[in-house]
Amino acid sequence: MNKQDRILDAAIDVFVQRGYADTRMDEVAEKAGVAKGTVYLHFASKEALFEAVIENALAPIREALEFMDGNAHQEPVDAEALHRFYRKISGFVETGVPGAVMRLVIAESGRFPGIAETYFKTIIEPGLGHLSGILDKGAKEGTFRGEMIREHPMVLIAPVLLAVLWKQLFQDFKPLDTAQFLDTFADMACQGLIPERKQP
Amino acid sequence: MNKQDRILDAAIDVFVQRGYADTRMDEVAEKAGVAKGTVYLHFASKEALFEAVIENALAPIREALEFMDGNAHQEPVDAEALHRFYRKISGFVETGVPGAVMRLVIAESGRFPGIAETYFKTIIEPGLGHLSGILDKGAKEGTFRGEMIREHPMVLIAPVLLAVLWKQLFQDFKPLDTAQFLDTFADMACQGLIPERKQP
Amino acid sequence: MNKQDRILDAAIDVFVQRGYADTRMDEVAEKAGVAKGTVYLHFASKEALFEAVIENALAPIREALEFMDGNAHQEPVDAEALHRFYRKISGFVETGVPGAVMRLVIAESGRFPGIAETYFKTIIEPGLGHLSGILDKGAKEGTFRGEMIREHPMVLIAPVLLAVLWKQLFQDFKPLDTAQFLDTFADMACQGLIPERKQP
Amino acid sequence: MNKQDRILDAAIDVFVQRGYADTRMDEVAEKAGVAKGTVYLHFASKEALFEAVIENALAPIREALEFMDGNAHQEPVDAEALHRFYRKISGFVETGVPGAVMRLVIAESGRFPGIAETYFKTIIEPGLGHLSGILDKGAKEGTFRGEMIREHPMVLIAPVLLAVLWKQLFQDFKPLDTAQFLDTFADMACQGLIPERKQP
DNA sequence: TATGAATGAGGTTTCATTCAT
DNA sequence: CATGAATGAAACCTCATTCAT
Repeated sequence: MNKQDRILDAAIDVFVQRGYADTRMDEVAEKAGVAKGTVYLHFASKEALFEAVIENALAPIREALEFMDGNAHQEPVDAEALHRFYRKISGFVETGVPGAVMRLVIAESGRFPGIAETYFKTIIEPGLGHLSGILDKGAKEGTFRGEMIREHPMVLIAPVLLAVLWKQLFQDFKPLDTAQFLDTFADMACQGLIPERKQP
Repeated sequence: MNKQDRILDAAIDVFVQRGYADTRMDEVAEKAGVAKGTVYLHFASKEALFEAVIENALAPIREALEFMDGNAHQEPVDAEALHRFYRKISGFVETGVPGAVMRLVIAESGRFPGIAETYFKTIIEPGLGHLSGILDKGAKEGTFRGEMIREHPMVLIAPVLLAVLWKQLFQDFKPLDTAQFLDTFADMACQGLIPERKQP
Repeated sequence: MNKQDRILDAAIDVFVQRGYADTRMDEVAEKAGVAKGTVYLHFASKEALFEAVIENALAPIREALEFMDGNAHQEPVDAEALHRFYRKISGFVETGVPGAVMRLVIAESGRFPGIAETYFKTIIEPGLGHLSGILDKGAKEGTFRGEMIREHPMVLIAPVLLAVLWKQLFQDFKPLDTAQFLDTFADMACQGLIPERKQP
Repeated sequence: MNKQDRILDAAIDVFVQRGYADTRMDEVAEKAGVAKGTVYLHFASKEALFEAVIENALAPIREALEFMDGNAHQEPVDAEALHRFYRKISGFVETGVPGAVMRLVIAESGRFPGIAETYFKTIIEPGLGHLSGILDKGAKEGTFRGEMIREHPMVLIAPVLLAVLWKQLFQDFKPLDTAQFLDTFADMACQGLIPERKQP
């Protein structure tokens, strides 16, 4: 593994653990096994390192997204598909990877407006596109009332966001089982909470 | 307005804008219109000031919650009630108050584990209790399939969380109309996304 | 007791305990039972207060000296008189009063050259005069070889100084019984350490 | 000379001149010819620097002691030996080195109880041991009534202490010739102040 | 390229002193 | 006279960044 990547890997750990301001370049260097000055041979400043770290940390999330996107069109859109969608996400959420990055993005977006934009362009926008595609497909096939939320596809992301942040903040006070939680959401989203539905 | 409150008001602004580490006590003092040393007459340290600020900032949210709790039992639980619930929240979210505080809590919970707990105990736990009460009432009256999400009442908070954070992070890239978004969520939650539902 | 004296009494305690630099005017005021501003009605500054405190603290030592001086001429000068002299001093040393003041003078004489002078003029010079008188009297009466140390009367103060500082610094590591120690010194000074003495 | 020693040398000067509290790290750094931050590369804090300074300053005194200890057993114990003992000390006292350190120890022992202990263990205890050895040797050889002060060997240090502090505090008001003074003390100690001694 | 000792700007905190009440 | 809230200068210490080796 080259030195640049060793530094990036060390840096993401420290930034996630301490936040931007509390991260010392010394600690990054030590964790990467290089001297302090070496970091500056690869990254112009702490700020530049941070931005590179974020860019780098979004890669696995983007890849997970692309992978899901690739598989999307091969299956019908129905309740079962929605459940499968969340089940895949659940596994990824459990790794803790997206949560740590997301918290970092939320925390530092005030100081680095750029990273909110990067996150949006890299993760959110493609993710919404993916969801829109699914919703349209379901609507066309008549298996899914996708038009209902066509303008707000992010409603389907909301429970994921909650799960991710819950694990970061409240897991110690009231544990949340991500898989079960997302399954519940999928049930509710598919069937609705009102028992007697007016027939259209 | 007394000096302590002037300092708290100045501090919340600066903390929200810059985060804990980048907030300089000088700036808080200046914004509050007092000398640097005066802040220390009221708060023992930057850390103590921050904790007081969080405590103080949660008050209006807690009050909003309590207000909603008071009205809750007078009305039937049905689709209309759920929509009204989100409409009230929407107005509050639009003020930007809960979003700023939430971002601060998320950002600094790594450095101050206590504030995640405070937030949980002050806002989340009572909020969940409130929701559970509504779900049970609806279930008993037969107007609401509350048992479906009884174990995960936070599904109903998920869209609020998303709206709050969206405004903080992505509003500039893709604006979100909180009221419409929550309305859409309520529709979906009530009626479900699957057109043909098996009758119970 | 008037307020000025209450402040002086509080101040000597705090100065002795903490030293000049570590003494806070707040603590002096609180210990004196007055408000912080009140101290400044009586003493122009911390420095002025300190000088007044030293002046004030030397009074009892000076009085003890004067008392001894008054009694001095009524008795013959011999070994017994020397032992009585140290016995009186011993009692005073045991009170801890002169030790605390002396340590303060030694400690702060770098910052306040004036207090070394005050101490010299108030305590040392009169003390030496007292001793010189005794030595002369003994020499005249032939009961004391006072001329031997006539030029250096402070040799007789040396053991007192040692005892005083020992109690301040080393009492915890190796206790010193002031009375016995001074008695030993007096024996040595009177009889000498060399067994076979040439007869004069 | 390495940087650590340059800082120590600068620091002892400033600490001696100003005392602990009034010493500014900036001044130490400037005097050592390094930047402020550099001091902290070698000493963790002002307190740590001070302790190192004391430790360092005690070294020459301890060495002087050890040197005297080495020579002690080669010569008989008599009046001449005692005079020689004080003459050696006199030369050392005149350098001003032990006086400055001793004043610092006395001044700051309230704030740093540890340094009184260090001083005791490093200087006083070995010094007393040295003196006890001499006294015992003299007693065994019959040339010295060492048993008289066997329990209080520090009487022989008392005039040294006085000379050291006199130079620090009162030299300007009444100069003291250390060599003559100690010589006088030795005379008195050897021969005694009482002309007619009862024969044992 | 790599190192790590050195730098110095800048932040938190303390506390003597003032002054309106 | 008395108060004590307010002031702001000044001190310790950190850490991003540089540069001689």
